[in-house]
Amino acid sequence: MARNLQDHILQTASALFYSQGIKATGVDTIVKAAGTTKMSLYKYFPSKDDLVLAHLSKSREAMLNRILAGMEQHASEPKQKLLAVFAVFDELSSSPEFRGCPFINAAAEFAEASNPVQLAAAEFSDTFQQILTDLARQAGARNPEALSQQLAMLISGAMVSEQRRRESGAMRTAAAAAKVLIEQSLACAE
Amino acid sequence: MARNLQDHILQTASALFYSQGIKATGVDTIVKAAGTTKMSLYKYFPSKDDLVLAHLSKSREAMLNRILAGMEQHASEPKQKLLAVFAVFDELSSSPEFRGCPFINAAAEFAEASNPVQLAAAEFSDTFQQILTDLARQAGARNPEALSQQLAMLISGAMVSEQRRRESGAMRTAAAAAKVLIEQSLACAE
DNA sequence: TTGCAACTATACAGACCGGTATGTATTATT
DNA sequence: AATAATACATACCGGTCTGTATAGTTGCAA
Repeated sequence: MARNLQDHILQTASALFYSQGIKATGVDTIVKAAGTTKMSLYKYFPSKDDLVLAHLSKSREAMLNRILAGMEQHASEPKQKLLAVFAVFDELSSSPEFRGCPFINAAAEFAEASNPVQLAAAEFSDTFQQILTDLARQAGARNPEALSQQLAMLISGAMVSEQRRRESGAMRTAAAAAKVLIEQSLACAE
Repeated sequence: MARNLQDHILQTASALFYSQGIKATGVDTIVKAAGTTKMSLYKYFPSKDDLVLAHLSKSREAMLNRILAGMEQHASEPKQKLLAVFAVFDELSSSPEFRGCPFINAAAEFAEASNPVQLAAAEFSDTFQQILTDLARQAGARNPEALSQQLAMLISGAMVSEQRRRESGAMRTAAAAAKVLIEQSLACAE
C-alpha cells in the first residue's frame, strides 16, 4: 500500500477530499481514517492547506499519467490520440467512485481568485490544454488552439454532466461531438 | 432596490454566495452586508440552508428568464434560437461579476448526493436541457437529445473554462463548435 | 542496555459558526 | 392613546474547526 506514513496520510486524505469535498473533510476525520494522529499529520503537512495542495498535486500527476498512458496505449496517430483521450475520460467517469473533476470541484470550493487552489486548477487546465493543442497541431488541424479548447470544454462539460446524472453516457456523446469537430477541422485544412 | 426586507436579505446573500462561495459566507457577513440583524434574517429564513435554497431558486428563475428573453429577442427560428443561447451566455460570462455557473459551483460545495443543493442543481440542469431539446427537435435535428446534450456540455465547459481564465473567449469558441454540430445534425436529417 | 527517533494518546487553546434569548426602538393602525 | 407589527441591538450557547502542548510508547541501532 503506502510506503511510508506520509504517503499513507496523503492517500487517505486525497480519497476523502475527492469523495466528500475538501471543506467538508476535517482533519480529525482524515486522522481517524488513516489510523494515525494529528501530531503525525502535522509533522508532514504543516497545515491543512499544505495537505490540500499536495492532494491536488498528486491528482494532477495521476490524471496526466493516466491520460498519457491511455493515449500511447490506444493509438499511435495524433487524430486517434485525441479520440483516445475521450476513451480515458469515459472509463474514468464510469467508475463508481467518480465524483467529477477534482480541479473543477476544488476551485468551486475555494472561490477567492487569489487562493492557491485556483492556481493549481489553472495549472492542470493549462497543461492538459497544451497536450491537446500539440496533438491537434500534429494532426494538422486548421486552428489547433480553437479545436483543443473545444475538446477540453466538451470533456469538462461531460464530467459535470456525468456528475449531475450518473450513467448518462455524457462522455460518449461528447466523444461523438469531438469526432465531428475534429473531422471538420481536418477537412478544411487539407 | 428591494421592495421589502426579505427580498433585500435574499439579494444580498445571493450576491455573496455567488461571488465568495456559499460555505465561505457566514450568516454574520450577510447580516452585516444587508445592514440588518440575525433576528430579522432568521425570521424570514429559518436556517441558512433555507436561504441557500432560496438563493438557488432565485438564480434558477433569473437564469431561465434571461435565456428565454435572449432567445425571443435575438431570433425567431429554432436553429437561430439555439445559437442565441450562446450569445446570452457569452454576455453573461463577459460580465466582470461572472464567477462561473452558480449551480455547478454550489453542487461542488455540497458534495453529498443526498443534499438538497444537488437536487436544485439537477433541476436547473434538466429544465435547461429540456429547452434545448425542444428547440433541437423543432429545428429538425436528427437526434435532438444528443445534440442538446452536446450543446449543454459546451456551455458548461465554456463557463468552467472562462471561470478559470477570464477573457479567454471560451464561449465564442464554444458557439463556433455548436454551429458545426447543429449544421451537421440538420444536414443529415434532411 | 542504552539512546534516539518515530509514532501514539489525549487534552486543550482559540477562533469561528449557526442559531437563540432577551429586550428596545420605530412605525402604523385602530 | 393603546396596540401590534416590524426591525434593531447585544449577548450568549453549544458545537466544530484548525492547530498545539505534553506525555507516553514502540522499535531499532550502536
